[in-house]
Amino acid sequence: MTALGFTQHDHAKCVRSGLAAAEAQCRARKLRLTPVRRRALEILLSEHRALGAYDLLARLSEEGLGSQPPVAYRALDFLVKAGFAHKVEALNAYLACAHLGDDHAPAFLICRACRSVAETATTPRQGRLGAAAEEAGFLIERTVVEAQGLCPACRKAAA
Amino acid sequence: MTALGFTQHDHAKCVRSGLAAAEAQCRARKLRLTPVRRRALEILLSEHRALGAYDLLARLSEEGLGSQPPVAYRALDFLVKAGFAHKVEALNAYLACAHLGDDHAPAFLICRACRSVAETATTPRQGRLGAAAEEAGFLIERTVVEAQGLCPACRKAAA
DNA sequence: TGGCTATTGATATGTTATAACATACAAGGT
DNA sequence: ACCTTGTATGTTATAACATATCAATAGCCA
Ligand SMILES: [Zn+2]
Ligand SMILES: [Zn+2]
Ligand SMILES: [Zn+2]
Ligand SMILES: [Zn+2]
Repeated sequence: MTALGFTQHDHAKCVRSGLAAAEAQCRARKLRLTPVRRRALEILLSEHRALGAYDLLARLSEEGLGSQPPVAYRALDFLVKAGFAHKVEALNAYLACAHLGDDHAPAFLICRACRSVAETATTPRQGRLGAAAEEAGFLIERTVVEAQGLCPACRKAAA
Repeated sequence: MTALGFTQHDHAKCVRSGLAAAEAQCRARKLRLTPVRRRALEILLSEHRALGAYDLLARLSEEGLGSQPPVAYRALDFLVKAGFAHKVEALNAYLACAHLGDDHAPAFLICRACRSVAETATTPRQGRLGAAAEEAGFLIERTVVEAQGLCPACRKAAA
């Protein structure tokens, strides 16, 4: 499970396989991938960046798929709950999951220059955080792990 | 550097020593701990919870220390930049630093029941996140590490 | 078919954060 | 004392992010 997003790759395939995986999951788990939800996921999959809810809404609305905030937030809520997308807390923005199907605790590498985001994974119950929680008697239910900095390309450009 | 916040302790001392440490830092680094900034820090120190900017603003405003959003945001911006407070991204809220003076990468344990927050520390460049960044060629400048779940007291109460 | 539930449509509102511009005030040089 | 420069505040307005509510509709199953 290595971090994509910064490297060159067949991006059309990201979109296709992401959608296909989501469809399969929905069939298996009896979830309804309605037109708005499906298109929202496709839009998120179409870039390795986090989109704000209102960015997403603008695109949906261009296509006549709704024009009010709840439309975007409901779609995002569904996608996040289903595990098809994640919220990037440090940006208040949303990103298609890059490891759709795998059960995982996501972590993000966020470039402050080009705003691209790569998803990787953590093992929150291990490591220092897990140890601190253990010591404190704290029960971890969810973790937010996000690194901000410079992606390889922007790092090179800065030098 | 163990996580406080969930355990019983002499809290008046947290406030006193926090303020004293901030004052010392300001002298040493030629920063200006103005009345609004000082009082904002004192308010944050007075609880081991994260306060929203508007919560803080409400308290400041009760005391005639300003009534418009920028007042709170400027004070918070100063405190965060100086390292006297942290933003908890998952809550969009702010918390006094519990390890004032030490250079550290903060991490938080956030109780979803009582909303208390304990600060601990991470070593972001080590561990899985650091390894993923290394592999991707990503330069980490700042990390957000936050765990949500149940503190010991609320865990016991739930059982 | 009828009743149930999930989803959508629509309006309004709540919450968090910043832009923009004007003013006050402290520090340092002349 | 006077000016200059930079930092901090005051003030208004607005951008950006998120949810509450309620009515209408579509899919599902007994
Ligand atoms: Zn994922
Ligand atoms: Zn970049
Ligand atoms: Zn701290
Ligand atoms: Zn608790």
